[in-house]
Amino acid sequence: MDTRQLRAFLAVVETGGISSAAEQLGYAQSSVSDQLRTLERDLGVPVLNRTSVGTAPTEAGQRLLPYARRLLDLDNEMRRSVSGRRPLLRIGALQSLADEWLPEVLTAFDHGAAGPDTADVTVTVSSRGRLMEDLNDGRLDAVFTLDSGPGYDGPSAVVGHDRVVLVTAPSHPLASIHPLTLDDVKRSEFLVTEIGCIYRQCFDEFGRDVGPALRIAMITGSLNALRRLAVNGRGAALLPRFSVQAELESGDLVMLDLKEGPVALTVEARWREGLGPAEAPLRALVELTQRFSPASWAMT
Amino acid sequence: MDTRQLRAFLAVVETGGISSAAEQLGYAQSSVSDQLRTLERDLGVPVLNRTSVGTAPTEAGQRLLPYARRLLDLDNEMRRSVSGRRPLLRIGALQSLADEWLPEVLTAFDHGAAGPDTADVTVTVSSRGRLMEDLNDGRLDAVFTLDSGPGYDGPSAVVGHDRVVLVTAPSHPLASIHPLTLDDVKRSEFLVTEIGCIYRQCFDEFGRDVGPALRIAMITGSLNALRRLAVNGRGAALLPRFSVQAELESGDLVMLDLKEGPVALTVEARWREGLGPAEAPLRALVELTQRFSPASWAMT
DNA sequence: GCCGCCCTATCGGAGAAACCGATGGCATGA
DNA sequence: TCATGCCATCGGTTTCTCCGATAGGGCGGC
Repeated sequence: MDTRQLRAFLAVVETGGISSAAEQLGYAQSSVSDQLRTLERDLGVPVLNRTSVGTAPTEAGQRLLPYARRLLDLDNEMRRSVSGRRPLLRIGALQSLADEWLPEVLTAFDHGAAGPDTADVTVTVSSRGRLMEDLNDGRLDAVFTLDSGPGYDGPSAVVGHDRVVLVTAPSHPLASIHPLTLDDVKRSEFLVTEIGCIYRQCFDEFGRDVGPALRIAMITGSLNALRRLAVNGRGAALLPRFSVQAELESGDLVMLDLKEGPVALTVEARWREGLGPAEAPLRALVELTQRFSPASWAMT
Repeated sequence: MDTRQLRAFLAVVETGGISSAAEQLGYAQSSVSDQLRTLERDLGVPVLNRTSVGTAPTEAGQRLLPYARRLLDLDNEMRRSVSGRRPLLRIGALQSLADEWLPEVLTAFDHGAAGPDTADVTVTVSSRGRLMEDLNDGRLDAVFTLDSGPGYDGPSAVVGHDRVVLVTAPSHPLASIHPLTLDDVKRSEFLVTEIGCIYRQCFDEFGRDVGPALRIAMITGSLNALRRLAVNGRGAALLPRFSVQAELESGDLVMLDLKEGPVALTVEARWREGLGPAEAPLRALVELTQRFSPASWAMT
């Protein structure tokens, strides 16, 4: 049994075909076909249903899938351990967390704040759905998400709390209204993120509460761009407080004086079982994240 | 990476040499030497210290060792799962437990008393020390031992209690003395197991309590032989009650009326973490063993 | 119905790798 | 000093791997 065959099998399942798998792996199509034949001969069972339109795993192939992933994972881990390198911790996070909060935590982690339990860390930025998928399939060891809801029965820990706040530039008309009412808000224009983003969902909920008429001034996929637009007075934005902490302190943005609207957020770490040598570093990292929850994270 | 190379490495470590490993694996010595060279080239690190008297793993090789075992285990498990067979549960037990108690439990287990969580079971009979070694090295998934003491931090469960009792044939002179005193016992002859057996340890402790002069009539490695000798009136024997339950009920043996001597025994199940698909069957089996503790197991 | 398209299997050959037996070097112990 | 046991290396044979080219087979468009 050779890991090449398992890699070939995984590539076929992921890309949906032998030709595409061969391209991804840098082999000729006939070679991957050979490898799969060898694998099936070795296992004694067909693992792929070939059709003229593509290839999908058989029932046996679906049973093979998690084992193939675990074996390749274990192979990587073995190489790391044998050559004396630190274990690898593959974490994933939402864009906002990866941009605004993880850097400091990871810097501290790298500088030994976690004690002897250190590791090489990779960060993958993705949507909540893909993060959970990657975690379940073993492509990630741990993820940091917001309000991830149910549907996960692995180990997890609450890392901190935050809330969504309504901010504008201090020069914005809304900023000088005290107290602010929902009617005032309706007359303003908003900066929002793309559909699918968790803060867009917050905005949509907020809109449902306020009324159907919220006006959108601009849509952008980048939280950072959105924040800078807000600083420049282009509209109001509904953002997690931790991502605008610096601007609130420097006065570039102000929180609007509105009672309604703030949505609570829970930052949660979720990880796989059976991490092996990466488990201790992960636990240290999670503790570090809990220590790094800024004071503002406490619900006020 | 090929499993052959890992197998070769393991064989070398276990047999202490490349030549002996080659013999065990059915290869020529030069082939195993080649395989190891390939493995080390692949890993980028020497994993074996070769000397003219033998071969031992380097530091990197010691790190490799558990990974090699886990990978080969996972490979086997994968083949089972893919080909649709039931998971394999490799259990170990002391001779007495394997002879007198496990058969009924395993029969019930095989007949579906464990519900859907079934498995193919192998039973390895060995000494307590070797059982623990095999469990730690991943050669066994679970072991059943008596009073195994400390030194194990994995999951475990108490399966039952028993005690060591002093038995003879009903025709034996000691059987008709009521109440029996230690002085009477000293004048008799004993049937004992070999040194290293846990019941021999019980006997030696009993001897220390009674005095230095206990006479040994016969030493045998087989608990079964020893029991039959006792039935035939060849002496007294110190045996776990569960192993002579049938003879006590049929009247072929009697418990001596002695207050001193009985030693409490705890039957404990210990198993590995991360059993994978064999975990559910094992838990079912452990529950079954607890149900199968006969009434006599309760300390009386 | 027919043709092109995309997918996969198969074939023959070149190169690489696995395996073997034989040989030689090296340390150990007699 | 020699015999012994262990391992590495070498040359040759067999096997495997990979490739390009070719062929079969379903699917959609014409």
